[in-house]
Amino acid sequence: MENPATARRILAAAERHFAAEGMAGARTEEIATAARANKAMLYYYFGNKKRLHRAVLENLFRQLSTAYTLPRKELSPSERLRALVAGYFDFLATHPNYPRLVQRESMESTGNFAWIVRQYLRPFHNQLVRTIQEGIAAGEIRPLNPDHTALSILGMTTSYFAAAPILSEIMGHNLLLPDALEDRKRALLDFLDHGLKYEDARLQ
Amino acid sequence: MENPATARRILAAAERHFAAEGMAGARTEEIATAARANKAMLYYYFGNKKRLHRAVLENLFRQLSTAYTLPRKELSPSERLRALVAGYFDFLATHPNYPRLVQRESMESTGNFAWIVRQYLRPFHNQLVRTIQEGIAAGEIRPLNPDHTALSILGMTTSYFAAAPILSEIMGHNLLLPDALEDRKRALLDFLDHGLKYEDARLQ
DNA sequence: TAAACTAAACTAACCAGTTAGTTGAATATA
DNA sequence: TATATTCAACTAACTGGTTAGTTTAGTTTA
Repeated sequence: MENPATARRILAAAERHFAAEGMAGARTEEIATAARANKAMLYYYFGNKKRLHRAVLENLFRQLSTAYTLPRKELSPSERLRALVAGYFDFLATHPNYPRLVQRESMESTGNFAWIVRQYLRPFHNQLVRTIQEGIAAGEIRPLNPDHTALSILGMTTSYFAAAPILSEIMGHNLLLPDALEDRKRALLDFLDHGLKYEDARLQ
Repeated sequence: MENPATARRILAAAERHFAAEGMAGARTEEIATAARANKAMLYYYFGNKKRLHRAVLENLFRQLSTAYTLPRKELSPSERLRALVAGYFDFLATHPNYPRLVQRESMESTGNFAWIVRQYLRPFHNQLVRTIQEGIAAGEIRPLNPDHTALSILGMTTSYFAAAPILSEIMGHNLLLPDALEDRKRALLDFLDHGLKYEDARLQ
């Protein structure tokens, strides 16, 4: 693998096609053309379609785990949770193919997604859960089910981006434009804040 | 179409396969076998793969719009909203293929989902939005963005069921068992209640 | 000049869709 | 009542287009 630029172009094109049409729907020929490369180059650099697909996932999850800075320790639990959610939101906003690829995999019953679960999704989920638990222990967050709260957070964030094309049609405007994203982020964090709060402000 | 039993078996098998592997990934031969029918019967009853897929979607959305009873007028807006969400949750719980089929379609950029949006998704979304607006007008719900709240509700409910296989793996237990569903429903409605409430109970 | 690459032809497998023919039950006919 | 006819439902085998993956012969580039 001597020319990283070609490999990167192929990987980027594959990411778009796999996100838009799935592993079964994407065509190797089209990926090659979109990457301004020859189909043979796919096999030269990645072996076969399945390995290319896996490389796409690995590349994105690696980006998630690095680009993603952990909130500083000085912050309170609920501030850290807010920072985690905002950070994840920003990652989704800047990586438009990620949510669709993840949702596609999460719907498959084949076990070839297990390594992603172990290495990336479970740690991320656990981090959310732990932060919520700390918030509850500190009295900042009302005693709710941390697991389900984490799942709700993931659902509200990921599905918005994954379904953005169709949701834009329902809403009548493009939900991925900067202004719309700003709105979404605010509404999301606001809803989260209130969902976590004690009913009566005096109890805090 | 003289034997409805065969058509039903094919439709049911197609629903499972399209949900699990998508339109491109599902194999007509496998659908036929699962339906204990000959592949030619698919074409005899449904014309082609695409029309079969569409029939699956139409069948499910028809079920959604009928099985789904509107909350009674006597209830207050926030009670009606709660009933809407609970009703949708129950529909998802009893139709395990629906969320994956919808999520698959919502990720496609091809416009063959437009009729579903017009006929089913937009009315449902609008009903949520209207109920939230009435709750705000009645002073029961704090002034928040009704559109984004509706999207959050849909995201929290649908994605839980669509991703249930992989989420079960993350959580370490089956999230579709009755007890787990009970937990989820309670956590969801609880989170929703608090997210909609005024910060200070005295302001209500 | 060697490695990276292109273009194009090729293959083997796969898979949507078709076809020719069978079955069995209902109905007509003798 | 026995036999012929009809027709919808169904089957097994086939067809032809598509697609993942390979190969080959030649071209560019560092």
